[in-house]
Amino acid sequence: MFQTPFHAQTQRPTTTAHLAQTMSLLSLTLDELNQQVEKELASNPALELIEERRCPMCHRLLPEHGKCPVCSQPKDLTTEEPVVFISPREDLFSREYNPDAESMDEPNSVEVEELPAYVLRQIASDLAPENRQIAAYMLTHLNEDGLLECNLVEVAAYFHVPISKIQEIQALIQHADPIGVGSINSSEALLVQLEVLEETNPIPEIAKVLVKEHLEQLSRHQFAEIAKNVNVSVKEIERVNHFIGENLNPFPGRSHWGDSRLPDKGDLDVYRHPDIIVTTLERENRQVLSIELLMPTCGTLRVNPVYREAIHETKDETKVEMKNDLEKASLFVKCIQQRNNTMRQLVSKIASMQKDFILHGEKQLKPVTRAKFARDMGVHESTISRAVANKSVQLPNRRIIPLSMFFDRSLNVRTVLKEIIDHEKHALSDFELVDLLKDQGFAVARRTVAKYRSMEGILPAHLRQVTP
DNA sequence: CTATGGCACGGATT
DNA sequence: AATCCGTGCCATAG
Repeated sequence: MFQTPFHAQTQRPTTTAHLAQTMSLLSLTLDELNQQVEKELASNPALELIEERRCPMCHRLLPEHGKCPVCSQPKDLTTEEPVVFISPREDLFSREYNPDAESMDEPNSVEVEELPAYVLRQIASDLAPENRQIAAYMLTHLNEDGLLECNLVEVAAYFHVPISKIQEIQALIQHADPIGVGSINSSEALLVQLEVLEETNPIPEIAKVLVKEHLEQLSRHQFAEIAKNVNVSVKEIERVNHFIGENLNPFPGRSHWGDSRLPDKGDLDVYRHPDIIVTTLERENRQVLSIELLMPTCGTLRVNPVYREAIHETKDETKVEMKNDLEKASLFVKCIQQRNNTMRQLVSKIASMQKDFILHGEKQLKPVTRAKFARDMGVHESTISRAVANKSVQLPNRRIIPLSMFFDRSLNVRTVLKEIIDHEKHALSDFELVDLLKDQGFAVARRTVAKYRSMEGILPAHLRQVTP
């Protein structure tokens, strides 16, 4: 799996079944792929998973014979070196509660996994023993954002205790370290954070009301509307929004949530663990990108050779069945490999093209279309689409962004726009902005500027205040 | 009257 | 074929 050739085209022509399966595998998230693999592994005896060693330095998995691809880079790095390695998925819920589990792992990928245990450890002493089980149960139903994914009423019914009891426990959880963890939704989490903050710091008066009643609109930056409802000035709303962005976290479980930008509506799934991690390596004062393509399984997937042998020594009836399994297994392995190949090729291409963006921020993002990549790589457009869909990337600055952001045609214009407005001497109207953008080489219509503005949550000119 | 936001259309993208 | 995005036109708020 590690020595696969670089060009996917060199693989021999594929069957339609192969193609179909590869396609569907391509669009899967890491988690989903993991489920697929596990399912296949469980149902097909011909498939086999080989465990592998870990690198003592970086705790990552190593190829059977060889050094850690991350820690011991080859010397002849030219532009960038995509490194494929396999990351184990540790099942969060099957693990026993273990108070001794200290910070033994690298912090970055594990902290989310440990969240339930981490919280439980904090509140364990405050819990009556009979409540411990309930707390543990609730903690296992945290989602990636640290929010509770189950209904309090149901929990109460399940354990045959009054709801008030559950609420009591929830309050305990919410006041544990990632404050607000275990809330039903972002609104509740923010409220708890506000209350805690209130004890030591002054908070804006209307903050609670906004968080409680208007969070939805707040996240969409519909400040004017809220202002009407609450009967305060838009400016005040804006101020509070800024305050919230600076001091609170609507997703207590998320380790770091980039700038104060709420992702629209539901698509939070993308912000889970990244599928790809990009880091920089210093090489002779040059910055080299290292791309880690995370794989779901812990080890290498292959067809079990024993099974292949055994097939010769069986009777005819079972032989057919076994042969079928064998066929399916090798097909599956090939699909996974092809997926890896495509992903690697794509990611490597994206990285080298968008290196400036990765290193120097959104302003440098070059607008590219998936179609262009498809032409360059000699694959069908839909292949790229699938490969890009539902994936996320962690950048060197630890921000996690959806892979599709690399194909955002207007992001660079929007950042320049933001910049202009940040530095403006007086509030600029949309028309003036059009001119200034044109000076920087971005020809956009006035209407479009307005759209971008609202996308970035920037108020119209007459509502903006000049901040010198 | 000017600056903006809503609606919707057409072309590009997926 | 479905969706996204930029843009023009028009109503409306200031």
